[in-house]
Amino acid sequence: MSDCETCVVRNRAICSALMPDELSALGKLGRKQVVSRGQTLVWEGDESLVVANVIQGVLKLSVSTQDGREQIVGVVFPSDFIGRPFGKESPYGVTALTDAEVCIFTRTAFDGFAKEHPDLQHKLLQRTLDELDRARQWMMLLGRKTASERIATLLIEISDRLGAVGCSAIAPFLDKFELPMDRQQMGDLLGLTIETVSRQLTKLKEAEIIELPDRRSVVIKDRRRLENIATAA
Amino acid sequence: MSDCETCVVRNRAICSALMPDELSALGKLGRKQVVSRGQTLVWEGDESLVVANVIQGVLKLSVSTQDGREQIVGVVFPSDFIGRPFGKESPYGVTALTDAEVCIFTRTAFDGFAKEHPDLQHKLLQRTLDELDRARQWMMLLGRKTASERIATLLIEISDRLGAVGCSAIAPFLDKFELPMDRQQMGDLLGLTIETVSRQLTKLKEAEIIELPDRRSVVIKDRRRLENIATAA
DNA sequence: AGTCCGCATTGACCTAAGTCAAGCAAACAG
DNA sequence: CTGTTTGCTTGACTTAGGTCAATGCGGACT
Repeated sequence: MSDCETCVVRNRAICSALMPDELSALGKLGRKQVVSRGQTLVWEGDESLVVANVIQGVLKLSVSTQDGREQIVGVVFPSDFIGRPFGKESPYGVTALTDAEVCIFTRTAFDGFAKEHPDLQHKLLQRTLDELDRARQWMMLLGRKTASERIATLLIEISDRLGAVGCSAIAPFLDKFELPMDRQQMGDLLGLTIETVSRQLTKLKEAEIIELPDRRSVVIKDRRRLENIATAA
Repeated sequence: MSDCETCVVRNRAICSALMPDELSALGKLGRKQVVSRGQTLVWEGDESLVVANVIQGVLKLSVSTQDGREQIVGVVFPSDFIGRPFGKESPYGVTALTDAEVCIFTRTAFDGFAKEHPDLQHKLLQRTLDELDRARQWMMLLGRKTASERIATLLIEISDRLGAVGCSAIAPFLDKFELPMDRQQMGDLLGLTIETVSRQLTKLKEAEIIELPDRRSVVIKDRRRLENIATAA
């Protein structure tokens, strides 16, 4: 890879643990790859051959049953890390929700490098712990929240994470944004059907809590009320 | 602490990453603590002050809504690690499901030690990655599986994890075991009510797939069929 | 032996969300 | 600009699982 120093996620991805010379060593192991919407980077159950940093775009991690039910178990944004380092097959597939760009490594090369760089492993551990916390919050949503609580939670979460990607000093709250997924994918993430997702969005719109200018856009008009619904108060 | 060398989880807990002299250094930072059934070790939302290894017994990690709905987001067995190292408040509570014994550290002391011992951090990272995979599998259960699939999955999972704790050479499949939780807790783990749990267990009993000698015991009579139900075939 | 008491089970009924089946509207191709 | 496709919404109906209310039962204490 060429230019880690100028990488847009340089200061937020795990690479931020590295000194300039280490960074360029890691850079030599990876390469940038474009992934277009709908393209699958890793298949569920495949041996874990690659890991990557997300530079641009949004990807989903998903699990399916034999009979075709799907659950999205994670959504990754720019600067997030993808993949299962240190052996093991990947228990979920990775697919681009939007056109994306990732910085990709073979797993073995990355593992070797990580073993030599405790600071990188430390960053990776922190990230994994954060991801685990987020997964557990989502378990609460899937196990115990109602459909409207789920939808509200999703909208808040997407708004927050898209906000964190941009400059948070300029836009502390992102009240207008594009959904990085369609209705089916929202359902797969929330454990709901497409129809229920649609009905709940309509309900929020009719309550004037949000606006839906087009199928991919959302405007949060009353964040307070949306948060109240989300936290199941 | 006194006798890490003779600890029953010595070879399975993260301590297995350490050399004898390192082990005794870590041992000096921790102490054994007995936790009786129902006792809470960490409250949801509290600052993360302690971390621990489970020596004996089973504990739950759980999250609640303001209005009292509860979701169990993790169950830990002997040799598992508890807590949120490296800052942050604990987003879930930790409560003993059975009488238990843990090897407890103040978070700051543990963090300091971990920073100096990359091998320990590596073990912790692997464990966290495994835990994340397990959480994601559980998200599929909560989002997409039916009540009977959930119950079957739980029985298989408990049987496997209790089996892994004992000597797996002697007992590769644990077909008779004590549930480390009551019906309410099974519900909180599966995103179901106590009544649904009870009805599904009765159904499995009537189908002669399991036996329920008493309220805490389960005998798996037809593992194959139970697994088929669990994997949503 | 009897009587609590805390779980667990069972039954009757209800409802949130799923299913099935039209419609509809923006995007797209000819 | 017109027909087609694709994704979304809406309505009518069904159902899995929740709710509410008894009832049952085993273990602890008198």
